[in-house]
Amino acid sequence: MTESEFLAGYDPAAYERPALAVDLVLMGIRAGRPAALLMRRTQLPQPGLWALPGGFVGIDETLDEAAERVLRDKAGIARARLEQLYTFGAVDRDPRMRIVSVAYLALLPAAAFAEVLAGGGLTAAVLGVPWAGEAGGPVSAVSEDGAPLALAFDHADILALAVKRLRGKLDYTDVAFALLPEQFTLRQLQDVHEAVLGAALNTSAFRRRMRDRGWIAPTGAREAGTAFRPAELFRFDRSRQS
Amino acid sequence: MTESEFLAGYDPAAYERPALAVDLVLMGIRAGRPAALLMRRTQLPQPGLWALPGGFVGIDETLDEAAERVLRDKAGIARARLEQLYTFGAVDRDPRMRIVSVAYLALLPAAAFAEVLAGGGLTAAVLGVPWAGEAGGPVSAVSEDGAPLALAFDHADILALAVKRLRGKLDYTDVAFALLPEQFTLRQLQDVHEAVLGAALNTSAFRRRMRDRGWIAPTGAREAGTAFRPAELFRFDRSRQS
DNA sequence: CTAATAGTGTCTGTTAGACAGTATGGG
DNA sequence: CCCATACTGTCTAACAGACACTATTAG
Repeated sequence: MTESEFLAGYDPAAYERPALAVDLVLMGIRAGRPAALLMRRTQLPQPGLWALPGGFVGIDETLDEAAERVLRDKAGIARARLEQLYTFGAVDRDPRMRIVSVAYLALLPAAAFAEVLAGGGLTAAVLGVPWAGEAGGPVSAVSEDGAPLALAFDHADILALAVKRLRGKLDYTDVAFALLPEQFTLRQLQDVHEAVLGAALNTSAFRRRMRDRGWIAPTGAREAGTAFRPAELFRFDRSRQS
Repeated sequence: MTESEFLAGYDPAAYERPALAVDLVLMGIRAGRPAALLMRRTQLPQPGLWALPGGFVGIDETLDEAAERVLRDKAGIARARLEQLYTFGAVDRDPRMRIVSVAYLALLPAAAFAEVLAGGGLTAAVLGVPWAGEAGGPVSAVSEDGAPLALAFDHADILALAVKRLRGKLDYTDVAFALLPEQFTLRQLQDVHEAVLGAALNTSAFRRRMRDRGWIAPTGAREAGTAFRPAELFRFDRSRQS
């Protein structure tokens, strides 16, 4: 029996299979707090609740490709930093049928986040995450005008994990730079760190640490249009990162 | 249209679905190096190559339950520390059909690892992971008598990620204790850290750090049967961890 | 000049590495 | 007594927090 004969005789439909989907946490910083983009469900099940943009995984599509497709089709974004978060597989997480979902985290700079928001379709949810010792407790989602947003399915768990992962990776990976424009000031970088951590940082220690690490390079340019001393602009120097 | 009417009309077979499996990295420390338990494939495809124990996810089973079932049925272990690693979804990762696999990491103390090994069925693969700046490069699997083990499918990637994840979590979570017996000496704890990191650690700094952290409690007992000064035995104090 | 924020210098406390030195079991 | 390993004390370098200080822009 050759390998191709074996494959011809293999029955791929022998067992009932769970459906497989991806769900995306499109994350950015809004007004000093972490925020995610949600869709309001219009159809059953759970109409009126707020859900992460997602979609089923095609049979000829990798998981990463499915996530990129959702990013393109539901948010209109051509490219973003995408990272697999975790796979959620509770049996009753979706009342329609058994759906296992691979959650992805997408990080958007403020301008890209605002652009998606302006396109309609998606709504910004400001995420409240009690400190809870860096572990990140249950998440609360609130619209920008302060109204609480009730989350569909197990999407509150997914959002909580996204914030937790972001916090954990903030200090030893380049995630913060994915939330910033190409050029940024050290103050903006610190603001991103403070928003994600939900805590204030020591300015001089932060600056010292960031400069010593060697991940950022001065551009030589400075901020424009400030009413006070303009800050130096830096860019992320990918070549020197780990 | 009520929610139950909607569900009745939903067609769960509208699209072709990938199959969903779990694969387990059963990890322990053997002779000062990280090791995993592998099965030799006897059937097509890829007969003779070495694979992680795995199985398909049942339609009424969570991912964690599927992993526990594989642990029980293929390794004969009732319980172990199990943690989801990552989900692998390349389109051609298995030549039989499209299979997406959720990889799990199981941590076994030396005694449990040896017991599974004695039961036959599974073989120990000593993992060689070049340092590569903590990121963990490609992994090499070698049997305990030194013969290289060729890995099936994308299982080399899964093993590499397992070692990388273990390294990353070693210092700020309790993973090291899952690889040790109930009672252990500080030397044994340091040996586990050194095996996982593949690097020597400073003894006095290590002991100071472990004791200051407060995660371990002295049992009052000491090692027996040594030809020299017996070391103090500790246990992991879960109540004081984070 | 003032207001406001950018950015630096320096003191101090905490923690890690190095390494010599002491403690304690068996023989 | 010796050997081997467990364990401790202490010096030093690296680094983080605190905070006062200087720099630079607009008006």
